[in-house]
Amino acid sequence: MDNNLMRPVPERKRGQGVKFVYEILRDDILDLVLPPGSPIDEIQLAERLSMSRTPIREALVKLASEGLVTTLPNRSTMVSNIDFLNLHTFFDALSLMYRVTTRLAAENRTEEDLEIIRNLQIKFTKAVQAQDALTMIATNRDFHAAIAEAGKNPYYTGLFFRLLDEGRRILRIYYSSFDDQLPKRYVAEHDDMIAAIEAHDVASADKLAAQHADQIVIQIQQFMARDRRRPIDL
Amino acid sequence: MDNNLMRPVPERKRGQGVKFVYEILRDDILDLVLPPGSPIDEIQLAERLSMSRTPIREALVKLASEGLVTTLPNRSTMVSNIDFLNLHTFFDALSLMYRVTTRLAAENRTEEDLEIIRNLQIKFTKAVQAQDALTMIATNRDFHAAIAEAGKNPYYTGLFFRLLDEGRRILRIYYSSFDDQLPKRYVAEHDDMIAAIEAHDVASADKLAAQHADQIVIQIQQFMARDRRRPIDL
DNA sequence: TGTATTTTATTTGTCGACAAGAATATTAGA
DNA sequence: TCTAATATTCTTGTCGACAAATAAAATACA
Repeated sequence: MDNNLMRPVPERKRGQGVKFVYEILRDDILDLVLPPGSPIDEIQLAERLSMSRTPIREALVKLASEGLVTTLPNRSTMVSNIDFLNLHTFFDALSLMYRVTTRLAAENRTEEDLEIIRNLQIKFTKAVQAQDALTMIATNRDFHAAIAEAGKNPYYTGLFFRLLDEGRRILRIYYSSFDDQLPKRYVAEHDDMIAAIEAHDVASADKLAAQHADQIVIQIQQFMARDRRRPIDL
Repeated sequence: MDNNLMRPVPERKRGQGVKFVYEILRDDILDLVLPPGSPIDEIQLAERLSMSRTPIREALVKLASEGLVTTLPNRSTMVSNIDFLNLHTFFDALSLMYRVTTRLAAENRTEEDLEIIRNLQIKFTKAVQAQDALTMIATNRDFHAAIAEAGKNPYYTGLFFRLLDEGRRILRIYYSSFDDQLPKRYVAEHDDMIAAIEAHDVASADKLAAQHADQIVIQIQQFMARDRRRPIDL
């Protein structure tokens, strides 16, 4: 019940309060420091961050409209649960967004976009070599986010980022250790995707993204099958 | 500058304040009672609705995270502009969501879903017969929203509803009167879509939705070409 | 007259306080 | 001892107030 956010409270300028709380809560939710179902006590938070409840409430409204937090009227707000019963809708949307964003990247990428994507692939490769699973997860996310940005459709990036964040929570719950050969395969697939994007090869980008998405979905499902702690919900 | 919301202020129960302001503002924004770029004065709103600024600010945070409102830090918040320069990203996303939601509806629809969809098609048909353009726009939106609901993927419905709302604003700006033959064609296309959804014919549903979306995009573009008041932005 | 600088006014972001609701504890009655 | 009614505590939703930040107005200067 004591989900402390034990962080030093840095100096804050006026007008940064909401953003500040928002980012702290968001990070803690996505990193499962605040696991699904945790109650969020406004007063406690206010005291810990030494600010009033007003900016905290506004941050909570923002988080609620992104689905990360659920507020019951006149009752406490809590970290949103993951709907394991309907995970297939998540996988479906995730796969589609992988494809669409990668297609668009192949159409619209600039040299600067490519540069960013390549750098993130280097970071990802290093994380794989170091067998650092947490960094792998984070960098893989950033890699695909960068591809989506190169596609330059804010409606797609908006949904895709939300899905990637949700995926981060799910992976945090389920991953124990990666199979040794899988991450290396991801590196190769990423390289292929970069090549297709660079060549403006839309069809190939689409196909590679679809395969890559399938691979990731299968992997998450394997994690879930391996770890049967959570029977149905929550 | 005086975008008054002249409405009677009904009795409100505690805990309904934010919702109340949110819905008023949302409706006024989508109906262009508050046109893009309008400044939103918190104090003025607070007086008019006879409540304090706190619930109003929370409603604005919610609207901001849905993209309907833009808040410049330490400066007034205003109704978001429509990005006419990048409308193609809107059309692209809209078409995709038309297809995806209609496909899923063909897969997952229940009898109850079909019932709702058919009733909305009846409403739409009546609006076409009555040549009531505003009701046509609204009912067409509800029709496709109902199809999306039948698909039962909250990630898709979330994005799709946002796109439909944005389309409502654009149509309100540009439509003058519909061509006589076009709405009738829409009625026929809707009927075909219902048949495909009823028959669980995913491929057909997808194809019909794609055609329908193209048709609608072309129509909006024709409205825009016809009405060249707005040269570049805003 | 036009520009730079100071002063004033307005508006935002945050605060502490308070009352309505809900949750919990307490008492009363069987 | 167990259930029902009541009282108490706690939390949320809303309020009015205040200070920082910005915009507008007024003044000084060239």
